Amino acid sequence: MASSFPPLSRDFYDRPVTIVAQEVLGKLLVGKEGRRLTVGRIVEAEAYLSCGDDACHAAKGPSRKNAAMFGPPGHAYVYVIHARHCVNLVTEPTGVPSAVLVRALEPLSGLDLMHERRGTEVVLDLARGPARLCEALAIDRTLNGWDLTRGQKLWLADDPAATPFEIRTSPRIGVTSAFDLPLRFYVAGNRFVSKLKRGEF
DNA sequence: CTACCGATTGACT
DNA sequence: GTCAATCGGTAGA
Repeated sequence: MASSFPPLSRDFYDRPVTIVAQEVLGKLLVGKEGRRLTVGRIVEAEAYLSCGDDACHAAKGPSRKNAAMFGPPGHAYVYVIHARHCVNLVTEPTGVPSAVLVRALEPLSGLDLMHERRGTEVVLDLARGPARLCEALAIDRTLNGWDLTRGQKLWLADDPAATPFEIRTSPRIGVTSAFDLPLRFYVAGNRFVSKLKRGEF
């Protein structure tokens, strides 16, 4: 393997969720199934807050489904919605239920495998959208609670080829409450960001 | 047990 | 632009 993609440490996740949601932009999300790697650059993410955020799955207290959000930072919270998977990165200290939803990736490596899993030849559709990227990286609920600092199956890594970019902010996509909070962050000018409207770039 | 819902997607007008 | 399929989680009978 040309690059080993060392995983980000737990310290990266053990910070305020709105900070992490912006700092994950430009990081690499690495999926490993057996010996096969799929890698994408995170270009869009949303923060879900532990307090005052009705759209957060933890807003009504702990349950079997959201237990991972109450656990230690640096673990995955995977849930199912509309028969599709979405992945979050748990942030802040144990007991503080906040997380970053990864909404879109720019595919970098393992494109053949992503095409195979997604059933499309369109590169733009491989990982643009929270459920699409999960399908592209084979993320399902067996990875709920997975420790992202292990460097196995699923983790985050720095991009050795990172270049500066501008961060844009907007309300979150699809939420049915707290839709006024500006907690969605994305890389300006990147085509792999989901749900771009006319005039946004 | 049944009923309803959603941090979505893809097909269609 | 609109709309319905999809299915695990959750609430309620």
